[in-house]
Amino acid sequence: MTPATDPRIRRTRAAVLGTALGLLVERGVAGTTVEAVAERSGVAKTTIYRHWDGQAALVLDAFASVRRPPEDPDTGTLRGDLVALVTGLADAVSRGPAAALWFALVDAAERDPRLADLHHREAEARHAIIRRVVERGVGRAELPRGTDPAEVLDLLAGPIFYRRTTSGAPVDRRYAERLVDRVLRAYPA
Amino acid sequence: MTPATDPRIRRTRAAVLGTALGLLVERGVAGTTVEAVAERSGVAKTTIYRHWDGQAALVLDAFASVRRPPEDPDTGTLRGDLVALVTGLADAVSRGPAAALWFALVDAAERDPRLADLHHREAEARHAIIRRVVERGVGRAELPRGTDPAEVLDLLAGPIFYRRTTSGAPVDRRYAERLVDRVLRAYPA
DNA sequence: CCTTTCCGCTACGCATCCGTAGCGTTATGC
DNA sequence: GCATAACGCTACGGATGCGTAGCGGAAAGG
Repeated sequence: MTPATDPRIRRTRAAVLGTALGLLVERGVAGTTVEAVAERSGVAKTTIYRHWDGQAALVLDAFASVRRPPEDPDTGTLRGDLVALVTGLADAVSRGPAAALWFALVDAAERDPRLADLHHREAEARHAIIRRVVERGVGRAELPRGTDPAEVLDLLAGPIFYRRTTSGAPVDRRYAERLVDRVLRAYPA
Repeated sequence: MTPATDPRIRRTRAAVLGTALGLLVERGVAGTTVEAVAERSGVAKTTIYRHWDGQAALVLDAFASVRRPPEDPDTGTLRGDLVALVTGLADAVSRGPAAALWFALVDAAERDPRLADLHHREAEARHAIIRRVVERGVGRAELPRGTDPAEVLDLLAGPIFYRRTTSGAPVDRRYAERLVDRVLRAYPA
């Protein structure tokens, strides 16, 4: 979508996407109807249809609007990097609405190829960071040669999401640190 | 719900719940409407309303009908037990429709307390098994004293689900074994 | 057998959402 | 200033799903 210079367009898009995100969290994908977005955002339904083809395109755009790949912390040590990344993820997943959005996206992606594509691209961004971090760790001999970054990612991100959905146990920074230390022990340098 | 002796009732319930599960996989929670279930199952809509209060109750019942807690493998070794459990989970998640159902349930549970309750009870069943397996492992000195079973569960189940949703990489038995061995290394006996 | 219970069918009224048309109004950008 | 582009509003027709009513037929089960 073109960046748009006209402030009216920018206002409209921001209001609509923001409202859509709120509705996605509150009511899920199916509950995020064009009508509901129009009513809550104050933007007329006809205007929404001037910008998006329909509900599916709007929801896709709303999901896409929150893509914010984490930065490479580069703290100097592998443990520092991983703790930074995992606590960031834990914060996002436990505090903000990010978790509900993530689950909604994962579920919807099972049935919509475009959402699946979006989800994979987002995951790939996380993967790229982890790959760099792991490779630096290998370079500093903090990890054995041949360590699979994808496996490390699974071992760190997986438990965060699983714990958040399942046990209802807190996913806080303490847990994040414990998790990193536990996983690192599985890779004797 | 009472077990029901009348074969007509049993037939109806089975047909409806089976169809509902199929629709949950194909179209998600929102797409599993009473009308769609009626049409596909051949059971009249009015009959469905004679058995369930509405869409929410039907979906809840459909989810509940697949609860099948894994058995305690009790192979004699910790590794054997964990490999059995994790390969079972990997199979279910990668082959069957279980994964789509699980994601749909997780997402819907974010907004429906009754589904959240169901989800937690199901998770608790898995947790109970892991707890026993871990405790036996501690008893045989295969795990350090004080090992947290919940953490082990997170480390094993989390990556399975995460990998299935994210990278699209295969979640097969080989991965399951690798995962178990990796995690076990994090707990020096 | 014969009563009870369950089921299928048709036909509703109601609500929600879709996506579009047309027209006036207002904010932008030149 | 002025033409243009964007927006709000009302009003549709169509589709889908909800949940209910009432009836007749058929299958249980005693």
